[in-house]
Amino acid sequence: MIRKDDSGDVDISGIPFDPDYTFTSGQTFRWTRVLDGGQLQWRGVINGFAVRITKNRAQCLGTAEGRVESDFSELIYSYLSSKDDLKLINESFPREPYLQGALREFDGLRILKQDPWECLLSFICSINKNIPSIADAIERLSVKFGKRIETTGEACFSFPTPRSLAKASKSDLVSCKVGFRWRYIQHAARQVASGIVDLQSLSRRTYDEGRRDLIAELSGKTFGVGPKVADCVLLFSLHKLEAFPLDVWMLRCIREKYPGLFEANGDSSNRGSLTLRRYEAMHDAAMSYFGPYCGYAQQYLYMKVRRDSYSK
DNA sequence: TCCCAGGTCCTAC
DNA sequence: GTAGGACCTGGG
Repeated sequence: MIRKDDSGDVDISGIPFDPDYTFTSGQTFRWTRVLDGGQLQWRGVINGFAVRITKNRAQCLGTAEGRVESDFSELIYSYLSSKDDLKLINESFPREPYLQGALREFDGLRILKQDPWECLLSFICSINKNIPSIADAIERLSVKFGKRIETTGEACFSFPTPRSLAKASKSDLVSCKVGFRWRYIQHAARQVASGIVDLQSLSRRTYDEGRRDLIAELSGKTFGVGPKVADCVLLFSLHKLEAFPLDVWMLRCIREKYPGLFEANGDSSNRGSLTLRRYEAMHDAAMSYFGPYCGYAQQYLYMKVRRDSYSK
């Protein structure tokens, strides 16, 4: 049930949702925490809508060209994956202390349904970068190539379209601090803008088909989408909850907390990345252990291992 | 100065 | 098939 009043305010109190955990969990990079009149808010841009979110409400501040405000409430409910039953998902996981602790500690963390193009570009930018640097690069790309959204507060920008980035030069892209990733960005933008890659169609396929196609369709002479980036796109935008992105933090987590999953796949090295073969084997082991919602388990564990590391 | 970051690609074997 | 190194850049 969606409730919306005349001011563009949408009541989201019916969704178990913690914006602090959700927006700092490394699945999205465009949300900023703002203190306004003593009230804590998150501000971001969703599919061309400038949005302000508190724990119980979402408000539309403005829209980019071509958007209709009446779409807003549907958009919010979809973006927050309101149909995901967190209780049911949590009950499907193994009853072991580390994961159960993470589920309790980060209660209200949801996996979002982001725009697939934005998600793909964001995770191409994430390659060998830390989260503040990723957010900085994405903001620069949006300011330079996105559309300005007029709001009552400070101006913000929509995420750049594939077409706008397909036309961008190396120097324009590099000026946004994306470094060597400029080639990957340009290539992905051209593939999507030309229609060679249809990201939406991937959502109709199974997880395995989607991942294979995503990697295969984007690969050319130069690409930049390996198994980890593909898993992030499938999980954080196409909502394939069987995805289990394995990054340096998750490898660290599995080595320390789930050594059985690791040893089973014969990787005793301490390398940051995996070969495709090992990645697949590790993913299969994680899926059989955590089950069909392993993407949620991954996200809670990711938060947990990072927080534990920083608090040492 | 060195190491690391939500990895991937290329080369040599 | 796989290990090892390179890669922009900023922060600790």
